[in-house]
Amino acid sequence: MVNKKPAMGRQKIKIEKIAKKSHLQVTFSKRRAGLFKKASELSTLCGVDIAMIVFSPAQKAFSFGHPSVDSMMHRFLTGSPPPPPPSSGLHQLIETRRDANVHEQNMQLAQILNQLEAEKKNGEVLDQMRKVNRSQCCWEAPIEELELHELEQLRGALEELKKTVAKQVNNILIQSTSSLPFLAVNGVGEVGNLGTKLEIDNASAALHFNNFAYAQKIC
Amino acid sequence: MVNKKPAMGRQKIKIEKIAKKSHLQVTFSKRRAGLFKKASELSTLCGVDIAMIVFSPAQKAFSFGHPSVDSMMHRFLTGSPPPPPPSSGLHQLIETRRDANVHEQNMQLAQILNQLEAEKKNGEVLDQMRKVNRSQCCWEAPIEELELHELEQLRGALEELKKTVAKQVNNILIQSTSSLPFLAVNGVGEVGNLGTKLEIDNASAALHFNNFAYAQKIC
DNA sequence: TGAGCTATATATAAATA
DNA sequence: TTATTTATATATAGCTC
Repeated sequence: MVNKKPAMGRQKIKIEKIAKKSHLQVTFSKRRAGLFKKASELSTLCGVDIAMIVFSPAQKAFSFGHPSVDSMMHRFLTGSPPPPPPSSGLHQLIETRRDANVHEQNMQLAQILNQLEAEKKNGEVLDQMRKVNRSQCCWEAPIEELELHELEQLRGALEELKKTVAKQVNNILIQSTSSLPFLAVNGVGEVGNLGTKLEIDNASAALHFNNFAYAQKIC
Repeated sequence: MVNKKPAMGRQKIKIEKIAKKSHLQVTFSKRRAGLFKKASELSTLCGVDIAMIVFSPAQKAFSFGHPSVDSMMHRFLTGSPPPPPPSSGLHQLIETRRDANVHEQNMQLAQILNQLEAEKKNGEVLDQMRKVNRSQCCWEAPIEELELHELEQLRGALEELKKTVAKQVNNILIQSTSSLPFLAVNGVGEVGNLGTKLEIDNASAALHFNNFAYAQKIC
């Protein structure tokens, strides 16, 4: 109930790096939340897929993803069974290992390997990875000598792989998310334990989501 | 100067899928632009890296990326010369070819090759690509047989490559962009011509930015 | 498709708890 | 750090061109 109100209300600011660190941190948190909310809304309103990664000033990674949401979200909330056999990708194994301790890693590894089993059955991802790899072997050669044809081939293979992975990640994400279609995962930072920053309570969802986050980060 | 103003001004809407298709398209365009702007601001204000992909209702992909911008933006605006020899990546060649016609392709190819010359000199990207490629050869082997060590190695190589490419793209983007540090590129959709959707007037910037866009798409 | 316009809905900068 | 509260800066829904 203090009566001094020197400069209340939103002030205009210049879009340039914020100098004061504490201030920057606050702004980052608020705007990141706002950005994720906007993304969520766009995704919902237009029924489109969105994926994004934001690295905090402390180098932690926050990711948001929203595949063809509504139908799947509804299906999940109503408890309907997922039509296609869900399988996850490979990337999260690689990425997830970064911050996890050894035990966690083993747990994750076991989990991933199980998922790989299912994947191998359908074979889609592995096949595509091999295809990509074959194409990428071109990179060993001097770039100047690459045939346009080879480049086209490489691009196609990568694009195909990307689509498949994204699709699968999406499936799983939707199946695992309980409330808001966005969440934060930490992954890339030098410190931090996997899971401590999760804003969802389903570890599996985090793991899978991390997969997609990783998919973007490696490039 | 018509005098009928039945329902001017912003109306409140429910966050749910928009039924009317034309309406949805408009909302998508506006909100996508807004989202990118917000991302750009967050990136600038907090000096953080952001990457995001948005698929349009027609399945076109719009991507936004922003590595450590501020310092470079400032450097660009103040006209200071870029410290490291700017060079572009390789990906845009691959991606760019998609929609361009043959002539455009040749132009781009020539341009890229010139850039590759500079790159070869510094060698950074090529070396890293080769490193990644070496690691990725692991993919040929059954995933189950991969050593954790190898996975770690692969991840590291990819991450390193990503950073380098992103950095270089930033350099060039910043140097080429005149106003807003964001723009839209079309890339993944089945149709569309490269360039028709660019929201900047500098073809070079578009090309380079496309590089980063591609970097996100291939995963 | 975009590109404005207007009037409102929202996001948020600062101060504060 | 996280949550409120204000007062304002922005984003945008619905229209028109």
